[in-house]
Amino acid sequence: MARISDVAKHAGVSVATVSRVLAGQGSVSESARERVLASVKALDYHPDLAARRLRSGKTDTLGLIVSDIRNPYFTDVSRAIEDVAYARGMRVLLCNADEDPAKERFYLDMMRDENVAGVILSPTLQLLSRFRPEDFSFPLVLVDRSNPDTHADAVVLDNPDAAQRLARHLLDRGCRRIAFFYGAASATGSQRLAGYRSALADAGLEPVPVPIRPTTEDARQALLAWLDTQSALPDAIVASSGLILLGLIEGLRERGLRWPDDVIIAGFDDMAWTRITSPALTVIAQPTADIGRSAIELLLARIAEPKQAMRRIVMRGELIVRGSSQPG
Amino acid sequence: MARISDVAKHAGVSVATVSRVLAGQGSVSESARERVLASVKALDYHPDLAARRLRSGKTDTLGLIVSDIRNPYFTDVSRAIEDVAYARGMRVLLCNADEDPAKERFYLDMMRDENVAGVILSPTLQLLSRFRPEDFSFPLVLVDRSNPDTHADAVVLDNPDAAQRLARHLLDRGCRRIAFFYGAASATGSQRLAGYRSALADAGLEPVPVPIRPTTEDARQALLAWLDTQSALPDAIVASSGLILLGLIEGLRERGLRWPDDVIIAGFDDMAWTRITSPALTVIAQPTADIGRSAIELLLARIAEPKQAMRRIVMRGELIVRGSSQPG
DNA sequence: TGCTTATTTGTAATCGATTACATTTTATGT
DNA sequence: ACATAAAATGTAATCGATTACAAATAAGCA
Repeated sequence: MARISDVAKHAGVSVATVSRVLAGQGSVSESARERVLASVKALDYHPDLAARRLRSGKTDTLGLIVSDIRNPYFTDVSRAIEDVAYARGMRVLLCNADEDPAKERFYLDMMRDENVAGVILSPTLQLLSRFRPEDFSFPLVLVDRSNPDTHADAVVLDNPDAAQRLARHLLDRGCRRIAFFYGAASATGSQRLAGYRSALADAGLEPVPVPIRPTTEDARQALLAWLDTQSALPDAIVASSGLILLGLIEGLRERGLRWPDDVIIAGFDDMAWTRITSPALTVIAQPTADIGRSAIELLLARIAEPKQAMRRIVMRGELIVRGSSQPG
Repeated sequence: MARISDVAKHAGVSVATVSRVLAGQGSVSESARERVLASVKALDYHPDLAARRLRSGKTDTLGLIVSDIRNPYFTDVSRAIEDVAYARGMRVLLCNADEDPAKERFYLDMMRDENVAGVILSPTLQLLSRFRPEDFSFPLVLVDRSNPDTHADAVVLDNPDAAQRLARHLLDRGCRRIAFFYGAASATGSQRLAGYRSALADAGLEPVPVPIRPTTEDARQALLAWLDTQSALPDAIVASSGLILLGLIEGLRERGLRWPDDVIIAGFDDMAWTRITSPALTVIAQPTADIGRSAIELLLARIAEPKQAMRRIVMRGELIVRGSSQPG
């Protein structure tokens, strides 16, 4: 393994000059630069990152802690983040906290230990509710989950607005009794609940909120249990996330219920499979690529300019109307 | 930020003793150990990883390069790998090569630069076909994709066997003309093609292979184009992967074709959405959690014992028969 | 040309840990 | 109690880069 001193010797210059050429800083004569680059190639030299980091105290690594790697929403967001990082030659440490505060803690500690330049995080509710900026020694951008009063850069969907528009769409379709299955232990769940509530209040209707754990399997079981307690079917059922929507669909199929005839159904997240049910599902699509791109750009801006004011980027969801909300 | 010398001073010992306590190596008296640990806690000391790596030349980081992070197969495998690593306090650098040999090259170089302890990789066909063990300076385990003659540790599905069993199942159901949509530029695609071919050959039937690019959108378009060239529908259509299966389903819906009545359909990968089509889809389920777990255990064993013989772990796929292959 | 200023280059300190080696302290056996 | 082995501890070299500072060289100008 060639070291910087080998390159220096080979090029007939000092290690300082080699370092300057590689960093693109300081002034180096054209002839020296060429000789160094030739030697680097000839010796197949690759700088030791550990040594570089130790001395400079800097890394070109970003951290990304997602709350559930199996959720297509997060894989799409990660893809966008990774694409930007890749284009800039930066590394991304991708970690999966699995909605577990202990794992989240572990990975946040790891980010500190790795001395990353910054972190993008979709926090657990526990972390978000006790969020204090001074707990983090690195620049941080929240994604997907953040409250208006959270003192941190963030990129989120306009959850209340999206849920409200989805609910209004169903009201326009004549639905009166609309049940809302939402993740109670989730920031997005409650924000979407608020939007749903306000739409129903505007129409003078009673909301029917059903808080659940926001997983597919819990949604399925919760729906079955809930249906058993009801004397009649509601007009519509809404899911506060894609994972929940999938569980509800499973439950409906299990009960032999069809949509939109027996009950109208709609939800969040335009996942690939929402197009292949019969009929296809009405959903709020999130601009996942834009969310990821904005998050990393926000982070890089914060790293470059630590003092700048906090920014909160709110994205608008897109209502995609499909067969599941169009009776007749 | 506390350094090791601060801890040493605080505990009244030398830095060497602190290092020994933290590494759990060498001999340290019980009283010294206790004082050191107390000082570590009191000062909230966290060793500088860059310094440690520079001096020791070791990292507790593993690399994981998947070919497509959006593919649920890989997210499931990563989950299992990450779980094991987490339990052992190791880090995982997760990268998404996106089926792009250039990105794959980039990330492999990055792994070398990061000096990771080992790498788990699902290689592109390009890399696999020119695979040479001596090109890698770190222990490597291939996952999902590997040929019997590839000289590397690997964990794969028994692709020929699984495809053969799936094809036989359809033959048993009375299908004679069975089309096979497979990823031509993929190692698994061709291995599964071989199994399908052999099942049809055993039955004295002509195979109907349709090579495509292994993405959902390509599968959809390929199906539509292919149907246009056919005078009659085949008895069954088989997809060589979950992503392809999804595309085929989209295509069938677009044409207004229903399964199993118009055509029987089946494929690989037991993704969540395969249970919610009407009827649900017959698939070969892969033991993704076992695959991931085996891969990291194989890697850790190789790291611990670099000289041991190459191992190739072949997993059996499970045929899950659902409505899509049961006419009547 | 001679003097000042700008550019280029090199030497050596430095980052914070690990670890070889030397040394001191404690334990063991007779 | 004394010699010897074992355990515990400390000192200082080391990993491979970056970078402050000093020194050398080149350029600019009267």
